Formats: sequence, structure tokens, C-alpha cells
Amino acid sequence: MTIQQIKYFLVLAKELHFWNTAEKVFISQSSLSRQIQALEDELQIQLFERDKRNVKLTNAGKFLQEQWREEIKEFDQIIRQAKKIDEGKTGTISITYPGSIAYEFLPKFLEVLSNNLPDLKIELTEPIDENHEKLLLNFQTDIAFSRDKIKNANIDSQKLYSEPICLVVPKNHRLNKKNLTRLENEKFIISGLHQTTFFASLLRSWFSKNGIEPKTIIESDFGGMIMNLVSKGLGISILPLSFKSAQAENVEFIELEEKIDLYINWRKKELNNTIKKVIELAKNVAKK
Amino acid sequence: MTIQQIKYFLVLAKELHFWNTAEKVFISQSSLSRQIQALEDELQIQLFERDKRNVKLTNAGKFLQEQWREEIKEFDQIIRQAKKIDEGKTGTISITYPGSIAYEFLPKFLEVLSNNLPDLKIELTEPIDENHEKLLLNFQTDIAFSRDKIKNANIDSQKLYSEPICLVVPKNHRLNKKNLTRLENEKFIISGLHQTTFFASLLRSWFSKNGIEPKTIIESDFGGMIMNLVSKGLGISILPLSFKSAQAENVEFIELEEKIDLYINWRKKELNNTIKKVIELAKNVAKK
DNA sequence: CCAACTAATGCAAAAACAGCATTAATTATG
DNA sequence: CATAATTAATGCTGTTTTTGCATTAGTTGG
Repeated sequence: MTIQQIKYFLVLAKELHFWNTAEKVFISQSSLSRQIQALEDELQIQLFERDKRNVKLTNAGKFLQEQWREEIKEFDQIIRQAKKIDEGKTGTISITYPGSIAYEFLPKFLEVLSNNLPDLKIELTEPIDENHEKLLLNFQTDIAFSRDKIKNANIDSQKLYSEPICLVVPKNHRLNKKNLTRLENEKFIISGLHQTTFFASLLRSWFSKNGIEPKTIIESDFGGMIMNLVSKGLGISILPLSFKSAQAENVEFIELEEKIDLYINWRKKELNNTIKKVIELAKNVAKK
Repeated sequence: MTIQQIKYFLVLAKELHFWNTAEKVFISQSSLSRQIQALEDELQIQLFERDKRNVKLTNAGKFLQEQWREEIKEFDQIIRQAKKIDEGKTGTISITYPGSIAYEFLPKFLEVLSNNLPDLKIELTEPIDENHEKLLLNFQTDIAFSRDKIKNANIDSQKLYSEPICLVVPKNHRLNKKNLTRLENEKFIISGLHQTTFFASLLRSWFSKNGIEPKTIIESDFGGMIMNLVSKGLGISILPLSFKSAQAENVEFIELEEKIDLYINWRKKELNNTIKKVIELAKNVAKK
């Protein structure tokens, strides 16, 4: 049984038409017909009911379609991952990160990477679905930066640093360290409070701890946009201190007591030495 | 790429010796050598480092060994399941059950099965690890009877019946319905209280509700053995009412208020019509 | 009843595969 | 240090499998 046969089967199971399928998979109709026969023969399972005109899946075929579709997807993913290991320093590694590190940590880290592993290709993604565990264990990512610690038997998680969160206000705003009152009257420009990200839940708890029901006038996920709006006097915001590195004009950062952490997460039994190296580099960058 | 090649790879990855491996998988050494080369070639991944004397896995090879070992296991399981669907009424279906239904429900159910589906082969297992969800979703079983309801998005669970649990005492024992006192002085012969089965946890909670710290003198999983010991006057026990059907001599059942349920569980999107039929038959048996 | 369609199959050429015998390199032995 | 033993790769040859073309045979729609 070949993987190719299974892939042919999956296309045919969708198309339910030998000629169209044959064309799609770049073999002749006769060859396809015989490949499917060979598969049925070897499995001793009838996959399709066909007469001279129609093709349809049997129940066993439907079952195998569902199961194999998933398994072949996994299968291909595994091979891609093995290739990464094989290619080592000249290969690709995938990194996911929260948008909030894009201004300070991430650029520093990427610079160090390109100095130490100049041929390494990096695939950066800011994940929508922040299920770091799944992304790591599926091999959809190799290194996940996150704001909260991941607790999973198959994942190692280490804190890189903490930083204060800050009120972000236009220059010469009435608020400053000595005068953090009447926040409830301020207009807030804030990153998706409704979301389930760690930062959003930290914000919600901060607001409730300070008895504030924030008047949110604009929501934006993009920190740069937020600072821009703040500098124009449209409202104030709350962001991690590292956004200061963006050097937005006309904006001041007022440190709050609350802190936020950054963690780095990777698969416990990682075999890819390049990934291990990258993790070490990340830790070094954070130490400085 | 053939499944066979992957299986050869897995054996070689364990043996790390071409001659031994070739013998194990019943092909010649030269053929094996070329199969592995073909695999490496097609994947464009080096799996083994070999000189004229030694064979060892590369990191990518180690990774694929780990991943493929699991995936091939799943793969074979999926095919076995597909075969069951294909064979239908003449095939096999797997059923897991708690020991406590062996005296009444199970025999009735099996009789109905053999009348309605005479050619169907049944594989009965009393699972040690009562993880019904996993057993079902892995296709290790097709129908799981359980004492507690299973809550899982991919599993359908339905109650078949409830029955009282009973004190089991020798005939003419001082205990009866009017006189359920001083149980704390009785010696108990009970099925594994330390276990994590649903029945055990029900017993524990019953004892604590009644303020009893039972003196357990014998633990046994086998209901028949328990009743035998009770009849010999060695102690008393607690069992579901249906054990009465075993018609042990010299034993009386005293119904308690506590009830215990029996559920039947199956995969939500079951494609095997025979399994669906068997589920219907089970429901009918329970209704009577 | 004919035309269009479609899955299966006979056939011949091409490709892939198997196993024997041998090679080439390494390690162990006396 | 020479020789034997070990072991993975490879050349070669006969066998099996696979391929695609052309054709067949059954079905459907007009």
C-alpha cells in the first residue's frame, strides 16, 4: 500500500468520478482504476460501489475517507517537521508571538538570530487562536512566546522577563504618577478587551480591581495604531512598557504597579538542535 | 512511499542492523538496503548514518521513528475498524462492560444478539482502565457499557436502566429492612474500594453518608466469589440488585435506597450499521 | 434505437524490484 | 602486521508491476 494510493483514494472519494480524478492527479484513467482496485484488493475492503456509470463510497469507504484525511494531513506535517530537523541551520523554524513584543524584544531577538544563524529561515506568525499547546504539539510552530505560563507535561515553559504595564497618555496630560485619580472619566483606546488573550484578561482584572468601568471608545489590536491615536489626544491607553521603544512622539508612559511576563515555550523532547540553539539565544537576549 | 517501507524503517531503526532486520522482515539484505535508500531519496531526508560497519539514526530519523511508530499503530487500527464496517453482520464488534452486569443484563443481551445477528462475532472485554472515552475514540471498543454517564462531544451516552444497590447477607442474618443498624460492626467483603471505578466511588460515598468506616476483610472483583463468601457466613457485602439473578444459595438481598444506573455509550458519528443495530437491540433489552 | 458517457480490461512497452554474487571498507584476532 | 570476519552497498539479471493506449461493455438520456 502506498501513500500515493491513499491520496488517490481521497481525491476520488471527493470527486466520485474516475476521469476527473485521473486528470487531477496526473495519471491515466486506467491506471487510476487499477490503483484503486489494488488498494481494495490489499485491504480486502470494498471502498466504492460502482457500476458502469456511477461511483459512490461504501460505508467503509466513508469511514476511511474521514480517518485518512486527518491522518494524511498529520503524516505530511510530520515529514515537514523531519525535514526541518534534517536541514538544521539552513532550514526553517516557526515562531509565534504576541503582538506586544513586536517593538522591543522581537527586533532584538531577530537581530541576534540573523547574526548567529545567518542561513536560518524564520517563519513568524502572530496567532489568532492562542492555543499555544496545540500549535506546538501539532508542529505548527516550534517556539511560542506567550504572556502566560503554559502548563503541559510535554511542553517546557520558561519566563524570560517581566515588565510593568503603563498608562499611555498624551504629553502634558493631567495624569501623572502622583495623580492617578478619576480614571473612570477617561476615554480608553484599548486592545480587544472582549478577546481571550492573556493581556486582555489582565486588563479586565486591573480595571475591576481599581473599580473602573472603562469607557472604551476605540478597540484596536495594533499597538502602533493605539499610540498614534493617543498622541492625537483621542484618549488614553494601557500597554506594556516595551512599547515605549516605538518612540511615538507626544506620548508619555506612566508605570503602574501591575507587571506582565513573557514566557518562551517549546516541546520538551525537542530533537531539532537548531531549535534548541534558538531557544538559548532567546534566553540570552532576555537576560541583557 | 509505501507503508511497507515505513514498517521496514521502524524495524531497522530498532535493530540498527541491516542483516538482522532483513531476516526479520523476510527480504534480502540488498533489497532492504535499497528500500531504505528509496525512502530516504523520496523524503529527501537522511534517516541513518552508516559506514561499512555501523548504522545509527540521525536526529531526523529519531524523530520519524517516534512519530511513525504511533502513526502506524493508529493506521492499522483504522484499517481494522474499516474492515469491521465492510464485513457488517458477519464481522466482529467489540463491547466493554462493567463486571456487575454479568449476571442479568449481559446474558439477556447476548441471547438477543445471537438471535438477531447470528453470524456476528462479539468481543467482550471488562476493561481494567475504565477510560471509556479513549477506548471508544481509539476504536478499541465499539460499545461501552458504563455505570456513569459519559460527557464528550463525540460520544452519545444513554441511560438503559436504574437498579437499587443491596446489602447482601446470609439467610437468617440479624439484618433486615427494619433493622439496618450497627452496620459499623459488620465485616464487609467488597469489590475493590481502592479502585477508581464508578461503583467503588458510589460505595465510598454511601459509607461516608451513613457514617460507617467499613471493616473490609476481603476484597474481590468477582461478584460470584463475593456471594459465595457471603453465603458461607464470612461477612456481608453490597452489590447491585441484578446479582440476585445469580441465584446464589443461602443469600439474601436487602434493597437500599441508593440506586445505580447503567449507560450505553457509542461514537456519535458511527458509520457501522451493525453497531447501530446492536445499540438498538441493547435499548430494547433494557426496556423489558 | 442511437449517441454520449464512463469504468474496466487486453496488451505491449517501460519501470521497478528482488535476490544472488560480489565489492569495499572496517574491525577483530592471532 | 597479516588475515579473517563482518557488514553495507552495488552490478547484474530475471521477474513482477505499472503505465497508458486502445478498446470493450454497460448505462443513461434523448
